[in-house]
Amino acid sequence: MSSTYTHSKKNQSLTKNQRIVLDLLQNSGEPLKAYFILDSLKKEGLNSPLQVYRALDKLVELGKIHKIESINSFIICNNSNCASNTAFTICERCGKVKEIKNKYLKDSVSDLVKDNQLEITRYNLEFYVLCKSCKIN
Amino acid sequence: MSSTYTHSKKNQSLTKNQRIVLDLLQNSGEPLKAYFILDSLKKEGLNSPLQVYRALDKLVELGKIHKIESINSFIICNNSNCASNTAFTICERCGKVKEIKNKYLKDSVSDLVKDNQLEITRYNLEFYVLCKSCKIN
DNA sequence: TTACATATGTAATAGTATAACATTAGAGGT
DNA sequence: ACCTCTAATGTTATACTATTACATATGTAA
Ligand SMILES: [Zn+2]
Ligand SMILES: [Zn+2]
Ligand SMILES: [Zn+2]
Ligand SMILES: [Zn+2]
Repeated sequence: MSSTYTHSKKNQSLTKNQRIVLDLLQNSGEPLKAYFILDSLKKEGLNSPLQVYRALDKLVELGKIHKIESINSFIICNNSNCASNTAFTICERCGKVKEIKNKYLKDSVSDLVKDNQLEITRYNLEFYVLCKSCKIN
Repeated sequence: MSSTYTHSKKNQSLTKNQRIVLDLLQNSGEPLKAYFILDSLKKEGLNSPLQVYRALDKLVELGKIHKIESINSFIICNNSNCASNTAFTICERCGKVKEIKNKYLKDSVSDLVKDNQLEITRYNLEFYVLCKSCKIN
């Protein structure tokens, strides 16, 4: 086995392509771009962009990964309860992305939405920051 | 003058390309894509994508327009005080976009950010909704 | 005027995503 | 097992979005 990633035993209901894309994102933990994923998974049998995009679309739909719109990248979901809602911090200097786990923030957003009588189906929140290491330098 | 848009008298400090792009967005009021803008402004002398992207970049930087990341589109800013912060509702069915003007919402977001000790430089909020006309049908 | 920064013009290319169509694999019912 | 239907795959081509590179022009301030 020359695989560079470890096949997890979960995610059994996924198809082959969906699983290898998800595994890559899971093992990476940071946002990856579609064509990077394609290059990385050539050896696993993914040959065309469409194979990657179809897997990504499905995984987004299942809530297992998120798309970070402003950087055209995909990242594993860090939470269990996002549904299709997303909230990230993005460092403006180094590009580092973190999913916001803070339950209070998410609750606050929900309250906020209720208070403003917005009937939303989902949301995408991108907070641009200077991350700790970038703030020092 | 066969121009399809009216030249506003404001925005005098902008350059020619920046002004005609801004005028188009102003008169449209809805999100436009870069290559649509290019096609629309061929008669005004814009010949290449780069001319459009450069004008758009500058206008975003000046806070006069916003980019809506999830649809690769640009829209005139509806407020006076956005700085580089953005908040939109996007209809999931018809794609209609509205900038959120509600000051309370923006204040709430600021509070929210403070409460969570996020030191942000700016934010981009995308709320997906079903707009009124889509809800009826 | 000179110097410098900013904006333009133009061509080429890089990066992101989908259309179209033929084929295959799985799930459920008979 | 067989049929049927849906979802997923494989493949090629193409559409859409954005930037690099470099030459030229324009505006502003010393
Ligand atoms: Zn998540
Ligand atoms: Zn950073
Ligand atoms: Zn605005
Ligand atoms: Zn609608």
